[in-house]
Amino acid sequence: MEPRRRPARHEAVKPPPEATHARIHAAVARIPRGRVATYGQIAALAGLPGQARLVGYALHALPAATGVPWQRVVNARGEVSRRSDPGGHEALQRVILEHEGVRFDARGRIPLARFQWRPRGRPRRGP
DNA sequence: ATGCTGACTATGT
DNA sequence: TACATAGCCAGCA
Repeated sequence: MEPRRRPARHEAVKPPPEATHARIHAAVARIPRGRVATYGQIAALAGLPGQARLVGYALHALPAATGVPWQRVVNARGEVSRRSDPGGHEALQRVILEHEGVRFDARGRIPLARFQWRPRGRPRRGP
């Protein structure tokens, strides 16, 4: 481990990006197998409401083999988002998800009504 | 410092 | 349902 540089007094007033990424990774890590969550959902869970794009950034910056289930994050339409990076594992994402039991419809989208993870999945007793 | 881009989303046509 | 726009913020030229 490399010793971490302590921020000078005039900087680091706001939470470092690293912490933001860590929060996002932690939120993604909570998604159970066989379920998916949207970028916006993860942002809110990480305490960054409305910052869905940052989730995409954090995952893009995520090194491989970290154990974070990045493949379980999809966009609000239930589809695997397009990468700008040609080497993106966009196709792999779908393969992994299907292997985990997530199903895609004919349009290549995941029925969120059925596969979206619901942290609050409280058992409601009908009205 | 400024301007653009991007693994996004909500809203309006 | 599909497309266009505005809002959001971090990274990079």
